[in-house]
Amino acid sequence: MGHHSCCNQQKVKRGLWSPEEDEKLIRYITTHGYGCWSEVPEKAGLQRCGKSCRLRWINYLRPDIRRGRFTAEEEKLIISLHAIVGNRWAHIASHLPGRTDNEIKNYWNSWIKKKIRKPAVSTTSSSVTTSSPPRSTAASDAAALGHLQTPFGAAEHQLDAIISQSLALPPKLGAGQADSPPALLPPHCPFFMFDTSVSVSPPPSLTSPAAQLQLPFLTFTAAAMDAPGFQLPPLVDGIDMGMATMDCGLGEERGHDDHEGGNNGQAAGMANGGGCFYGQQQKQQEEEQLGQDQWDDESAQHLLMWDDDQELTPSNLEAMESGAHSLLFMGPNDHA
DNA sequence: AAGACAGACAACCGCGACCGG
DNA sequence: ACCGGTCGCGGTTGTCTGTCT
Repeated sequence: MGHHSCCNQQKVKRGLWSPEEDEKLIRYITTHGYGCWSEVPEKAGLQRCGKSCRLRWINYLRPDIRRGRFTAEEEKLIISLHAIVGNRWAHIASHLPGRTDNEIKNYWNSWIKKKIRKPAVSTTSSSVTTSSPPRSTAASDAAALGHLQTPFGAAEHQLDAIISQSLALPPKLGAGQADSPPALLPPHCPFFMFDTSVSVSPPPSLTSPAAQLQLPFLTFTAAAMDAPGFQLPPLVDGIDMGMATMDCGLGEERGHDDHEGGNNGQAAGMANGGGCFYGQQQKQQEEEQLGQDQWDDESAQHLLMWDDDQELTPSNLEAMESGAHSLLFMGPNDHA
């Protein structure tokens, strides 16, 4: 039931592949190729459906498969790519030679679970912890994380450029280092990942029960950003988190990190999971049009940002939350 | 030593896209 | 334009294995 037409025949074996089956498939593919997968099982003498053969070949038997643990570079790349394209594993896999979408998907899912299993916030900030949404299953958490990922289909064609440039950014993207911009990012190119294991205390203005009730996540993140000494925890071991804003789409870049409190993350915020990319000039134009307080405008629905001069208040957050499709992230930013 | 548990990995399932008739 | 077959993708489940109690 529910099988594909190619799998409807009787005697179709399922489950794990035996070494003999593997050998048959390898022998057939290497001598004949796999023009039509639906014909492969019969011609190869396998009692499998073509789909199963294809999967087995692509995910396991292919000669160029690269097995073993993911390297730190691969991890960084996966994280960056996932933040850009979301759960498009095949697309991500296409940028990691020898890795399969299935492998990356499995890796990501287990990695997500690992991260989520960490307590959301330390016991020292129980008010924030209790304000977080209930965490029940890894699946729902992954879905919640997915919600934070910005749909980025429009920029997909720019992926290669983004990767090659962003991952090659220098460790710090200071204000004076505007010579390696990810200039191909579109005008609206928010990017953000976070780790809820950060341990911070929220500012008093955000710890009221009402604010927590209404803005659990934003309250938390904003509080995290505001905390003295705040530093995004690494999403990948050994890789510092960082943030950056920069012009994109207009060819002019202003990059900065070093949020107050010593966020000394690497500028490739997109490489290590903390960051925001936003077209600065367009942002200014929008602010002129909208006014500083109107964050729920349609044009801001996919923005995730912190702001140079916008004070973080519950009302701001409320407006942001109501208008955000992806995620908004904002707070006073006092870099130069 | 044995059972419970969690993580890693393999495989399946359903759906949508594509293509040729 | 429609339809059926095929393929590719992403989500989900199943299984194995290592670790902990």
